[in-house]
Amino acid sequence: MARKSLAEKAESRTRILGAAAKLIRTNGIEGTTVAEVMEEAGMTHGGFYRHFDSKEDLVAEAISVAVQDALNFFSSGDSATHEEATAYVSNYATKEHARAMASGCPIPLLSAEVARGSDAWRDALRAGVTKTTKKLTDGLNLKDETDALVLLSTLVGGLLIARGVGEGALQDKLLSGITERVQA
Amino acid sequence: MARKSLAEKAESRTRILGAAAKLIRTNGIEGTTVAEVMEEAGMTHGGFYRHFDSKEDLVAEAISVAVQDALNFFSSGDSATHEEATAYVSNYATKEHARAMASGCPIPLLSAEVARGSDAWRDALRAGVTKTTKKLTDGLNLKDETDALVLLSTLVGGLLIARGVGEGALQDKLLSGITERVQA
DNA sequence: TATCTAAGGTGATCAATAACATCTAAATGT
DNA sequence: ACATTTAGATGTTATTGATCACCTTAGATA
Repeated sequence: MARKSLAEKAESRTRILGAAAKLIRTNGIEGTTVAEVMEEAGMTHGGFYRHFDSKEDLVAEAISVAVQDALNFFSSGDSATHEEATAYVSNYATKEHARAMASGCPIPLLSAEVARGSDAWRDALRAGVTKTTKKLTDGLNLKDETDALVLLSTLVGGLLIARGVGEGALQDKLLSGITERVQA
Repeated sequence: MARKSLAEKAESRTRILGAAAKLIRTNGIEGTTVAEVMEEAGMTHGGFYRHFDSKEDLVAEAISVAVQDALNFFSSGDSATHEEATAYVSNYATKEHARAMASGCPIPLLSAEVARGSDAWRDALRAGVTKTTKKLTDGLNLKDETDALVLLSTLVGGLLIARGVGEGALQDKLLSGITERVQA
């Protein structure tokens, strides 16, 4: 229909990115269509290409949005408080997080598809991993970033497997085991 | 063409499953088409439905094949030797494994899609996780299966993130960190 | 053993859905 | 005011999982 003002266009773009960041985590990247994203953003799919050159470009930016969304758990800046970091760890391997795909950590949800995707996707994910590692190293007073990478690997792998095996006794044992034995 | 014997049909089915187990790990479940699987198996895609009711059924069995493939690293039976288990762990978080998608461990490759898939998919994956956990608990003399689940989570998460961030300094630090600090 | 039935595999096709291109009308800025 | 720009609607093409008629023959039956 009609043309929108510049401010409205920026809002549209933000809505598209928010919808994409939510949908790719819920249904996967390949499982998300441009039409779905646009409908979730309140538009028809034809207008999409006024905002992004391709689905691949959208996904690259949406990964960054999802990553930033996860990092908003921490106060802004490069470091993190001890409380934030311990809360991040103890909230990670939980049933609530396992169920919350739309707003969950993008690393376990997207890494496999990102590995097969474009360089831009991996760049966006790498930025998130690097920032999270810094937050954990700082907030938990770890001896180096490698310790933070190993810790993050345990959390990510635990959540991934928990979702993959589905709800039940094994998932319960896994999630409680991670939470209980990882907290340094 | 002509009708095949029962033995030939069984071979065809095995070829289809082998092709599917390879392709879903390489390109993901959604990224794999029935036609591709059949071509890889040396047939046309029309004949697929003489063997399986649907792609979903194929994938459920292909996950089991991939899982069994990974478990063939261990000697048959329920337990594992110490050598097998330590070799499994020290070979897991390596660049070679990170690159070998077609024959790699299905857990980091498929869990995210399986989590969104059918119960049968999760059943197949859960069986693999359970068996691997038993092998590790036994072979490494861990104090309980929870320890094995946490170890497996670290390996799986590390490999997943390594692939997601792509080759480079961060991947190197991550893979070497996992290998070096995980070996109990 | 002769016959009939049922089944494996092919290739064409279907309906649904994907990504992407084009078109139209309205808002912008000189 | 008016030419330009462009958001969003409409159309087009390609691909997907699945079904089809058909040809051939393996395997059960009498």
